[in-house]
Amino acid sequence: MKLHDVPLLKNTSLDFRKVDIASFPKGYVIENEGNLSEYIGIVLTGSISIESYSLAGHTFIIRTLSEGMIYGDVLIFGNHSLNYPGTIIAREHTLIAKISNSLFKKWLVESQTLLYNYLGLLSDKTYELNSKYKLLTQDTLRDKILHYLNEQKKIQKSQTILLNQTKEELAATLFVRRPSLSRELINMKEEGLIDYTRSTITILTD
Amino acid sequence: MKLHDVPLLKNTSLDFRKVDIASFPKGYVIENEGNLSEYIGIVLTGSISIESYSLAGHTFIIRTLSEGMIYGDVLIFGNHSLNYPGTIIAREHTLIAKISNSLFKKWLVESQTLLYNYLGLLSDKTYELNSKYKLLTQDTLRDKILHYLNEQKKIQKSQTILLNQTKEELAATLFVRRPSLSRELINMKEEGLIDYTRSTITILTD
DNA sequence: CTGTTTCTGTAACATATGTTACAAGGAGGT
DNA sequence: ACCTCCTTGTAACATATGTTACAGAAACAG
Repeated sequence: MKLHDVPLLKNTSLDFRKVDIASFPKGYVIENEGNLSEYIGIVLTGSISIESYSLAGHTFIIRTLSEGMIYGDVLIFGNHSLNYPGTIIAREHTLIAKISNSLFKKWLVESQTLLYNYLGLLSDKTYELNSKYKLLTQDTLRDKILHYLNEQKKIQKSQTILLNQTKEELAATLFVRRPSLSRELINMKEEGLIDYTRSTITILTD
Repeated sequence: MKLHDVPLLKNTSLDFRKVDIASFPKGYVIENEGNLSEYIGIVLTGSISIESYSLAGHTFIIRTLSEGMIYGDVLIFGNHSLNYPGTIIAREHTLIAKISNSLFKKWLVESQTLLYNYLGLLSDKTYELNSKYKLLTQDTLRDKILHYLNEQKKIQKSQTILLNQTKEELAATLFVRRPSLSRELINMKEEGLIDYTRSTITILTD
């Protein structure tokens, strides 16, 4: 993906020559949790994940970013320290464009299009974060599964949901352990609420 | 609090005459969860809480807003529907200033100060949301307590943390039940990690 | 086609937290 | 000083989820 195809930068007429491009192999740690965030990172090719760890040491995935998506963008105007909330890791061979915070701030004043793109981005991100928050505040594992299914149903517009991830990863998405997830899926299947395969879950009720 | 003392509107020279002020008694539901968000609400006097419910029906408090704080501000630019993530309730007699989304968007273009205030606000809110997110992803109740204590330690710059809320409310903040919280606090006290009273918790280790 | 690896289901068991109920302790009003 | 209400501690019990381990199924590589 080229810089002017990135949603954030779309329809702007900015001078991209000052933008650095960095390349990372699979598994490479791009930024460590707690590092100072000094630039806005844009995924041009490949994908990255932002991971963190609970005090007890369990890994969980905060977000996964694919082509065109951004990190390091949310905190550049706040009163708080600009530290990464999680470790950023390349999931495959990945190209990252880096726009320094100061350059970006300059651009925001120059281009109203950029400003509106940016505000839209922040809104969407907050929405997403809120949604995860809702997921986490569900009391039971079943409620979490139902919450997830409802969301995916809206997004995929289908009663049959493509998982696009292993059960292990789904369990991580829901912040539970895989055997617990398996058990509950079996229960729900037996109760006739859902049916599922390796790669899909079908909602049988309305 | 007057409108031009509100952090978001500070140092701007906007015409506040078009802004509606609404008054609500204690316990009044200002907006219901899922309602369309069509204005930015500013708390001028009193306080409100934004509450939601898990699928299992448990209430939890998303945020509490006091004088000068804002709701309905985050989603006005995104691609997503502008629905309230929770029910907004007056905790006491409360005055709310309402700025319609369209007026606010107009103002944002007119006043760069407002824009910067707004961006700062969004950043801070995201930071806060991230922090709650971290809390929720802690595995055990003890980890949640420790996470909370660490945060408060930073904010209050003291090993002795003023709770400013009942244990019942603290339990809700940590998304656990009060007796479970009591039990764990007792355990931690017995292990010499903390000491506590009705209104404070003191961290005894570093 | 075969061997190897990864994923998934399954089960027995451990344990953290929720649930419910009650009593004692404080705070505030009269 | 007394009463009442709200808050907190405490305990017995229920239960959901985590933990660990293993085996069969599917995916993959040569």
